[in-house]
Amino acid sequence: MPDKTPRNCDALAKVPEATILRLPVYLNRLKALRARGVVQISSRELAEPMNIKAGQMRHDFHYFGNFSRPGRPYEVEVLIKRLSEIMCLGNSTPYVIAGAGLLGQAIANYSRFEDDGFNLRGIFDINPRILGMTVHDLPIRHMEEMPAFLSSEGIHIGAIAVPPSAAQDICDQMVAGGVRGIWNFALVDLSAPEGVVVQDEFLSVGLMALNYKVKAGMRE
Amino acid sequence: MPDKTPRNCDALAKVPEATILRLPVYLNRLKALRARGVVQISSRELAEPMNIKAGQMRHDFHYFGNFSRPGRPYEVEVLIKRLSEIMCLGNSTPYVIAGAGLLGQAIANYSRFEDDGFNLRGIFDINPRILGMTVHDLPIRHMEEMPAFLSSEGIHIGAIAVPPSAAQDICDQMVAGGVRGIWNFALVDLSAPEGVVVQDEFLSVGLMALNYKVKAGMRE
DNA sequence: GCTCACTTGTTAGCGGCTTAACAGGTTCTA
DNA sequence: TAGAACCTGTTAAGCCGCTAACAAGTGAGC
Repeated sequence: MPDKTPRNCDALAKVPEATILRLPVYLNRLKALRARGVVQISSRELAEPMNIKAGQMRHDFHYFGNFSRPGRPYEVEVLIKRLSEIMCLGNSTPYVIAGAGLLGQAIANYSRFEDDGFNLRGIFDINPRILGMTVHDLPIRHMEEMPAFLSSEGIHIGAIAVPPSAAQDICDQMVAGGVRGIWNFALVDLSAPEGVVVQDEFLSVGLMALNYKVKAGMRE
Repeated sequence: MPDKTPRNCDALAKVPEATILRLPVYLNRLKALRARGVVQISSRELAEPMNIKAGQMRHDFHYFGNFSRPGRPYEVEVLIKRLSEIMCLGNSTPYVIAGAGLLGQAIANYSRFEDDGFNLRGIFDINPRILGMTVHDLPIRHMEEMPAFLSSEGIHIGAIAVPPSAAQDICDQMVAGGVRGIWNFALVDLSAPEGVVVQDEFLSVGLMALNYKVKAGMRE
């Protein structure tokens, strides 16, 4: 049995989607705790305020291994480092935004992404009135420049914050520019070639689900 | 056996969370199809472009019943009506936004929510420079006015788009004002009393998960 | 040095979601 | 009218993820 614990973001075929979505949540909370000066923490103290069972978190960690030694509590700094490794956040990851409307600008100025290792390199639009204006220290460029920009800068991640009608076209252009992962805020189902990951961020889904739960809860 | 099919947003104890999150997705696509003039559609044509198995969608519908008659394809209009009923989107649902920064304004101006039956009633902030300015035809009010506003208008849903450090306080104020559902964009784990639903919308989770999948895919 | 209270790592069992298959109904064509 | 090609509603099987329990390790107090 050579080495059963996958260390980094290598392979690890069988890590459940649900776990992958929890890792960033752990990381966020750990950073908040570090900012408060917390050095050590038990799995229960870490997990339960997030409404996650301590055992489940330990189980999640167990897919990767090397988080602590048995018997000892976790060290906040070690966990942050380990999770960052696992999620490949070590080296700054460049990305761009298509669409410089309110949503695009909100994303661009959400500084938290930079603390997490992402680096906004460009923002694109087609509205001639705002071209050249500055968002987050970057000029708004014309969408036509995007594919060449992407390939010359070697960027693999792009956010789509344009109206639904334009989204598929932007998606195609991003793929042509070499993008491998698309963060999609437009309310359409994009079709992308095999190997390109599309992460939908449909805000209205969250709002409707919330509404459903509230209304359902009020009937009980 | 009295009536095994739950009709509206009544009770329906056993509808899985995963199903609840898919219903809005179906609804969005159906509205897009209606806009294109589609009247009838089969489960396969409806589901597969969303990367959802047709059988699963029929199974989701089956929790509620009365979507079509066996043998016949679905009628787009009927499905929209039925899903809207189930999700209690019939009567316009009022809500407010706390935080009039870029993100708050982006949410306020995202007109899609109104098509889905939500009605923005107020937006609040503490920054004196922007108080009184108009966002989406509404004046930015001071946060102090919020609790009274909520209860006098009978509002049960509030979005939090303020910095993490202020979020818990805003959450408490919303609860005091009678809010039953909180749409939380601030990257902290809010604690709310039993009966209040908190729907987290942590954007960085999506970005990190996307990055993970891209990096993991590039190693294979 | 010993015990106790605490911790994490690990594995097995259970429950719930997804999947697939089938039964029953409709429509169209010949 | 009979048959074929669809379609949805429904049920059962399979699988994946969650839960819980346990083993093993640590450190404090005495």
